[in-house]
Amino acid sequence: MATRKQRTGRRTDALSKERIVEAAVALLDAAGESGLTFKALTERLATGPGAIYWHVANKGELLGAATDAVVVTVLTAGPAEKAKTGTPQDEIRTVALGLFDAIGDHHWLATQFAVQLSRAPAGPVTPLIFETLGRQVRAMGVPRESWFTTTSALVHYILGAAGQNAANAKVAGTVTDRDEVLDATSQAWKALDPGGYPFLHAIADQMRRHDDREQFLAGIDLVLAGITTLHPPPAAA
Amino acid sequence: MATRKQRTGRRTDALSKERIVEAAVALLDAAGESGLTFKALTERLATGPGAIYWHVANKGELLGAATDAVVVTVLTAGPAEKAKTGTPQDEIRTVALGLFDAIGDHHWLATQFAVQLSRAPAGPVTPLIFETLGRQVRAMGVPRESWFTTTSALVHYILGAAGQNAANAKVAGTVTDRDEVLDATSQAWKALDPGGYPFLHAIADQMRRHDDREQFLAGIDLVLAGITTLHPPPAAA
DNA sequence: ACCTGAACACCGTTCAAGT
DNA sequence: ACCTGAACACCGTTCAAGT
Repeated sequence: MATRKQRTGRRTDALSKERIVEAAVALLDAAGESGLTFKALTERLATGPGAIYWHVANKGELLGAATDAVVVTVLTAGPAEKAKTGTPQDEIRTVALGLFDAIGDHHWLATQFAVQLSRAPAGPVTPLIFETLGRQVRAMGVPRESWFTTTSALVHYILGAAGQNAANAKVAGTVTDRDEVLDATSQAWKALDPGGYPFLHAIADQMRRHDDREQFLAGIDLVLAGITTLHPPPAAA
Repeated sequence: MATRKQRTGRRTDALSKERIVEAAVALLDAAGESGLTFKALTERLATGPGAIYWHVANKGELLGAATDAVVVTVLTAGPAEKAKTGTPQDEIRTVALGLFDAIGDHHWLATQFAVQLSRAPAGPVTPLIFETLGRQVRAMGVPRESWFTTTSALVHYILGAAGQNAANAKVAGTVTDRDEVLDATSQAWKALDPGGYPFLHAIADQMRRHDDREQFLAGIDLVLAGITTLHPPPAAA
């Protein structure tokens, strides 16, 4: 009964690259980059390593595919599709926050971005990010010859800031942890030689009280202000 | 003859954390993060793994110490000490370029920054970078309550951009390679669906011709312009 | 075409034993 | 106090063999 498996398409429990990538993302989310092993993967998928290697060339490709899957979801189904009504600045903020939160949910992305952005000719991630943010840069009235440079600066800030924030978040697992880490760092800065580190002494309290998302957005606004200053929109008299 | 080894200090060939870190940096520079193994390390230092573990807790600490060593050298003996005559903007550019070039010389730094910046209470790297750049932010006339946020944005851009550039450079070993990679990427962008990726089509040529350092500095200037716009110096009437 | 699972080379880390 | 080197658990990857 029900033996015509081929016609109806693949069986639900059949192995496929998608199912492997899905399991990889789950493992990465649960235990970080060191949590993704072929042993954990074969246990979760109830197979042997050979089966996985039939669908995937090696671990690097698997990490790349996991990164692609997460980022593509964030950028296509996510914020970019919503805020179609706002100013270019609003859309940039939304997309940036989407990537920020994605790295917050998947800490392993922080390290992966540095690796993935360099894949030449590259997966879908770099093109998607550049296209999405670049359109808004264009909409801001930046002249054509500065499109690439300006968009690059924006992308670098977003991925740099989001990545470093995620690294911080990884250390602090819970909210309480975060408070403790900030407190410890603040104390450490205050404990440094005041003659050698006057600036750190001056900002130790600001740093302890800061909110990650707020500060990330403040940085976005700073970059946006720079863009507008260097390339004033023609409409503004 | 010459048997009073203790008085004259440690023997030249004695193992020490510094010598281990030095060897680690050499291995990382030569073959990247995967080139640093305890086997390679013991061969280079002519010892066994146990000897290394006497001086270093684990591989993570070793990577951290290697990062600290390189960055501290760049920031203390390097550019920060030279350009003492220029404007704050000039000094920021010099320090930023110093970090940019350091990551260019030691590609493995790109991944390490994401990891190291999160070490709490952290090694000397984060304090040094924040102190060095923060002083210039202060000198630019940024009001006190914005010191931490502004400096953070600057640090995030510098490390983000430098890291992503280094990742690109890793793929392209030689200058010729770089041309080929840029060419391939440019072609790949042009091969995308023009309806879905109009912006990438428009910048494909700019991206092929761009110079890494030039573009990095253009991004710095963009951030500096943002700082000046949001926080105009009191002197400027 | 797709999967199994034993086998291989290599890795970080430990530790009893030496000096 | 510092170093040796065998041993351990684990890792990514391969491949002859199955279906």
